[in-house]
Amino acid sequence: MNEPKNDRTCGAAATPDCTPARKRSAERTRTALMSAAAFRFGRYGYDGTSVRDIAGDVGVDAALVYRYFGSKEALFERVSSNSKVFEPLLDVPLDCVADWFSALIAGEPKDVDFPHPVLTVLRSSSRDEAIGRLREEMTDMFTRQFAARLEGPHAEVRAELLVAWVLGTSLMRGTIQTPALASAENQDVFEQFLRAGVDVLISPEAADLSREADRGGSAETA
Amino acid sequence: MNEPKNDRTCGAAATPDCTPARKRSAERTRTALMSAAAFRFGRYGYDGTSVRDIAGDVGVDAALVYRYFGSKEALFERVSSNSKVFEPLLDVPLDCVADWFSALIAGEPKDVDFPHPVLTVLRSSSRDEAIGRLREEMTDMFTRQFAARLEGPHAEVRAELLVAWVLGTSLMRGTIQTPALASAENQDVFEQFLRAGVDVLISPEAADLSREADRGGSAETA
Amino acid sequence: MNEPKNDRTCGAAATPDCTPARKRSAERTRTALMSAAAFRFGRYGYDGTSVRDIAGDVGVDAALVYRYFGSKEALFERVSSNSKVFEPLLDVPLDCVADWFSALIAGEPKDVDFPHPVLTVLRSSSRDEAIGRLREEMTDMFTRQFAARLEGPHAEVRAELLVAWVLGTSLMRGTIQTPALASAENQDVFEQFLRAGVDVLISPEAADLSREADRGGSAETA
Amino acid sequence: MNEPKNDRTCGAAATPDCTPARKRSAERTRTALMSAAAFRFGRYGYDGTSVRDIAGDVGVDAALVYRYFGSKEALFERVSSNSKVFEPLLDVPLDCVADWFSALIAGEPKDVDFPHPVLTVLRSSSRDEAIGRLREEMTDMFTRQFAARLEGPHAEVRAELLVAWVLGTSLMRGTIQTPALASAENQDVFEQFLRAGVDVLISPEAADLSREADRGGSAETA
DNA sequence: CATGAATGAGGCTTCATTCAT
DNA sequence: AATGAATGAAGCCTCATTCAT
Repeated sequence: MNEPKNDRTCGAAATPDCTPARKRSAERTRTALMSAAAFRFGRYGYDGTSVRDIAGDVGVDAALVYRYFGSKEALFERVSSNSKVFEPLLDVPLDCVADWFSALIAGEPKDVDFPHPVLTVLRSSSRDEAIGRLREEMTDMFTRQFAARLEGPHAEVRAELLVAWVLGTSLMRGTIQTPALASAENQDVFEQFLRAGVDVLISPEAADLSREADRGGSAETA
Repeated sequence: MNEPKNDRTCGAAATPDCTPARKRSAERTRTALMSAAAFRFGRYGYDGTSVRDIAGDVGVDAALVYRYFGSKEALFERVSSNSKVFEPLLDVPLDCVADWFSALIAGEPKDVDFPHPVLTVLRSSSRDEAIGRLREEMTDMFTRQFAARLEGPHAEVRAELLVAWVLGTSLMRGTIQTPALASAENQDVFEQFLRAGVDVLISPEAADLSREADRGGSAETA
Repeated sequence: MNEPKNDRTCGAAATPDCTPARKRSAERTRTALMSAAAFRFGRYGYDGTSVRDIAGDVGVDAALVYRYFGSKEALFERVSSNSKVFEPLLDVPLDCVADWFSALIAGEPKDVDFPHPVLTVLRSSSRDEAIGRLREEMTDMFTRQFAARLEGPHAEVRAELLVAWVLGTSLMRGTIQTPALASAENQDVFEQFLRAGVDVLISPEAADLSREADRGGSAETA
Repeated sequence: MNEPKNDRTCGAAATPDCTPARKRSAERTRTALMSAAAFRFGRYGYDGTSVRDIAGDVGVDAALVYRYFGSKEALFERVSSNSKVFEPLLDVPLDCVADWFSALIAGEPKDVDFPHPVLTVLRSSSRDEAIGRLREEMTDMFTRQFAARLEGPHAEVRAELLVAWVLGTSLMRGTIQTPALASAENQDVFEQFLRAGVDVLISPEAADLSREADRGGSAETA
């Protein structure tokens, strides 16, 4: 009589009976709201998303957003600040970083389904604090922690350039969807270039670039 | 009399000076509205900008926006599509491209004064068509025209990656403002890296990267 | 089963003390809700008080208000009509009435703790019926019953003026808190004036006032 | 210049043609909104009045309230603070004060049409500052300025009691409308009593009351 | 050419209230 | 007996937009 469970068992083998069972309906609603919010904020930005939109996606009344999160703003902060997307990077060995980033972006055209927290923030320019939080987060993660692991000079600049590289590629591929990058066919090529670029910035010799690279000089060691 | 923004009528030769000065106020107003709109849309996004804001910047009534442009949406399209920012690139010799991009970004923290068309679109993501227009524009400019000038294989991917690189850097520097890139001190270093990266993607040998770049191999062609 | 109609409140012999203390929590909750409601309605008015506020004060769920009283409106009527504040007056000998009123008001700055029923109604003026009920109550209590005990002409006018006097003083003292009346220092003086005024209206000679009181004549009959 | 008073051409002969003619429609709307607001705030309190109600009374859209006053709160302050009702009192000779007050209240059952600012504040308990402003106003007007004109001791208490008396009577008559006071028949009697009461408090001998009033005597000046 | 008045839709938020447990 | 989830209506306010001058 009371099995409200099999709502959208989207995948397969939805935990036959070992499910935490009684998942209070509230929890489901809360999670669903956050999902919908993450999607809409990421896709349409803070201002372009109405609370009613979010609630509508979940199929509940907009008032629940206030019951569970207090305000639209609070909900936004909830879904836009727990990025942690880059945290695992700290445990990735340096020579696997290229792969890691590559993998991160490779699965990207899911952007449409679930946009980057970074993109969410970029698209929500009315939230000034959000961009501040993002800066803090990235600074701590890359400019500080990750750069500390890089050998050679200018580690901080290199670390940030690396993120810039990844971020830009991600945008072009997932959001703007320029044809060459968005196309699945070029997946291999694209990954190789990405990896190469990342490696250049990570390897200690990269610093040499800055020495030899004078006007117009391209980067070949010759 | 009070010029709100440093309008910077950069095009020169506007109003050959013999014009009765105060006369073509209609045209002046129109232009001023577009300037203000470009700034606000870029800085605060479409949803974060009200027609009254724009009119207020210029010091006229909001109704004028409708007289001149028909609607907020029309005004937005007007100022967000005639970017042409990248057009000059077509005339830049290949071996100066790195410099050109470098210069483009280097002056970047003007972002605050006049934001990237790309950022404008990102920040106005509730306008679905805008992103489409941007894609068309970039595709035409880079994936087609610029890529055609590149030798070697995978020209299109390389062209787009190049833009991604520049775009990402620009965002990190101007919008997110991570410390290493935003700091003026690192200006030189940053430019050298940027140039190096661009050159790698432009030079025909770059394509080789895709061949050699297997696991962990860094990118030095040597 | 549960007729929430049986009031049976302020009398004695409620719960002969042998009750298992924590037991009749239902009844306790009911009473607590009414207390909280009386306070909040009086202090913040009907519109300024939310059902959740009341329930929150008692520490129970807002739904209980509906279980016990049916609606916010019903609860309001419940607590705003059984005032009975003036009932004891009927048993007060005429020559003690001044004292009685004086005492009633003197302890007044308790207004903050528990506001006048009159104030409750004034502050809930969106409830039209409430003011009607108050009028009925006052009419019955003063214009009819109390006036009947007054000798001399114009008893009804005098009775109502007496209440007006007390009511006004109470408001100035407790609610508006003008300095001279609200200050504890003037307590004695204030009480004497109040008593004097009340006596004048009660004493049968008061009626003469209407005869003598033409221009400028002051009121001392003595 | 042109008094924008003749709104509510309730009577007849609405200024045939000598009207200031082109009275900018805005001014009319503004004034009408203030009138409607004064009425509704006074009758139903701040919380019991919706902006739409007010606009509806005037027959315009609610947005105009914001155009002209900025917010509901601002509108409330506008209509609730310009009392000045008591200001003329300062120029009234002492021996006419009774008449003045009498006249003030006598025309009272217009309360329904246009309630006292004092009542407005009393009925809007959610506006804490409003009651503060009222206290300031009354303190200044009565406790300070008016009391200064009274001879004899305890001038401040007497001044405030006088206002209390008037206020209470006004409430009973206009708002609660108890039968004896509200009835037009008793108008004369009521006025005489009122005048008498006022005179008692004004006349210097009034202070003597406190000496003689030993009925139930506490605290006689001894 | 330009303005200010006016509107209606929609956004965020609160609240009384009901349903299911 | 009591709770928490959920709802729909309404409130304040902003905004794009039109109308009349």
